[in-house]
Amino acid sequence: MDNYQGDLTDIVRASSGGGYSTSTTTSSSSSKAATNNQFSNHHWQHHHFPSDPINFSSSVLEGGTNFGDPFSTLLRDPLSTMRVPFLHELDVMPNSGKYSSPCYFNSTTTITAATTSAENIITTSCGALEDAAPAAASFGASTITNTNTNSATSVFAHKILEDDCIMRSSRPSSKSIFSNMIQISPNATKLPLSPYDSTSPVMGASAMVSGNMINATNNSKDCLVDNTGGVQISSPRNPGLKRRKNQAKKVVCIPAPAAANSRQTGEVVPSDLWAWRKYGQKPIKGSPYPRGYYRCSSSKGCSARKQVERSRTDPNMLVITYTSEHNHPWPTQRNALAGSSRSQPSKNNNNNASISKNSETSHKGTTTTKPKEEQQESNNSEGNVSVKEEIEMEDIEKQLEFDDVEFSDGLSYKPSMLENSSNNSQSHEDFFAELGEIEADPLDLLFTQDFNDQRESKALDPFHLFDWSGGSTNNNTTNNSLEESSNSKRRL
DNA sequence: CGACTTTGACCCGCGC
DNA sequence: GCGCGGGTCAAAGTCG
Repeated sequence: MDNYQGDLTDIVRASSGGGYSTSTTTSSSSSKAATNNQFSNHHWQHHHFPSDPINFSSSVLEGGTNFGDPFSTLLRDPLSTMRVPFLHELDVMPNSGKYSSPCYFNSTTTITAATTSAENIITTSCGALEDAAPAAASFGASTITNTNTNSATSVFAHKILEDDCIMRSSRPSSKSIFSNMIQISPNATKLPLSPYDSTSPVMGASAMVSGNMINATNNSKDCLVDNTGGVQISSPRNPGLKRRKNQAKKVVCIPAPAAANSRQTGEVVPSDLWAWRKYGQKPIKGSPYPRGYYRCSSSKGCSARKQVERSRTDPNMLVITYTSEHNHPWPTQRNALAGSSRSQPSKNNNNNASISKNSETSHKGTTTTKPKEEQQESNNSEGNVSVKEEIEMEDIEKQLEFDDVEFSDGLSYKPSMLENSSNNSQSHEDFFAELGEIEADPLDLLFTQDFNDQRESKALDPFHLFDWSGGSTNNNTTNNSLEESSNSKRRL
C-alpha cells in the first residue's frame, strides 16, 4: 500500500531513538528521492542550538496531565529550559529553506490537546493573537519571553507564517512560530492556569510561544483531531482502559520533516527520544493520510501512546497526539535503543536492492532510517567529526537534562538536574559516562556535522533554526506532498 | 530469538 | 438499533 504509512512509520521510527530516515539510497521515485535526500543528507542535520535559548513561557496549564513524554516534560517545569525533542530536529527543509527549532522554552504548560489542521492553527493563531491573547493573558497564559527580535528573527517568523499560510495575519508582530506547531485544545481551558509568566509580552515577530499557541477557544471544528469532546482512549479489550472521552491528551503540531514518502527516501523524522512501537495504522476519514498508532516500548506496561498523522490540510504539518502517560522515567540510552535496531540497518548503507524492495513492496517490516554508518559517512565527508562530537556532547547534555528526571509521582517527571544541578552533577557524569559507551546511541545522531558547522556561524541566532532563507522550500515540500498524496492509496 | 512493522479483524463510542 | 469511524489486537512476516 503506497500511502503515507512510511511517513508515519519513519516519523516514529526515529522517535524510537534510532537514527533518522536519511537514507541516501535511491529509490524508484528518483525525483522525490533526490528531493528528500536534500533534506536527509544535508538540512536535516543542520541542528543549531542557540547559546541563548528562546524561552518559552507558554504558560499555563498547571495541574494538567503530564504525559511523561518529552513534550510534557518540556512543558511542565517552568524552570526548565528545554528543547522540544521533535522540534529541535526539524531542520528539514531543502536547500531553499529548512525547518529547525531552537525549541528551548520554559513552561508550565501541559498541552492537553490541540487543533491540528494548519487551517485551524492559522485561525486560532490569528484569533489568539488578535482576539484571545488578552484573554489568555488574563488567564496567565501566553507569554513569550523571547528577547531576540532582530531582523533575522522577523524574517524567520515571517517565513514560517508565510509557509504555513498564515499570511492572513495582519500583525507581523504577532506572528508566532509555534502556533503552527503546538496547539492546545479547548480542554486546556478547563485546567487551572498558572500565573507563571503571565505578564510576559509577546516579543514582536520572534514570538515563539504565546497565547496563540493555546487554543483557548472551542473553535476546533476544523481540527483534524477534534478535541472538543476530549479524548477517546480506546482500549476496548481492556476493561481497565476503556475509552474515556475526557482523558487528556496532548497534541503537538510540528512541521513535517518531509512530505514525501519517507520509506523510499528516508526522509527526516522528528524524535522525541522515547521508544515507540507501532501497533496499528488506520486511514482517517477525510484525510489522505493514515494515522499511525504507537505505544511506548521503552518500558513494558507503559500505557503511553501516541498517534502520528499528517495534517490533512497541510501535509507539511505533523500532528502527534500523545495519550496516556509514561509510567517510567525517561528511557535510558539503552531503553531508547529498544526497537531501534532497524533504524540503523547497515545494508541500507549501500544496498539499493533493499530499498528497491521496500519501494516496490508494501515496505513491510522495513524502514529506511538512515544507518549510523551513513550518518558517520556524512559527517566524515564534511570533516571535523571530533569537534562535532565535543559539541554534540554539550548539546546532548542539555538534552539529557531532561533525561535525568525525578520520578516523583509515577506519572510526572521533573528535570531534577535543573532543580538542583549541583546535587545531580555526579549522577550526570555517570550518566554521560555510560552514555559514552553506547556507540550507537541515537542521541549521537541528534547532532551532526552540519549542525556543528552552522553552530559556529550562527550559534547566537536561535532563529537560525528556522532559517528559511532560500525561498522555495515550501513549494518543494508542498509539491512533494501533493505528489505523494496523489500517489497514495488509502487502505480501506 | 527478540523486537519490529504490517494489516485484517474486532470492538467500542457516538451520531442518527 | 444500526452504521460509521476510530482505536486496538494479534497473527504473520521481516529484520538484525
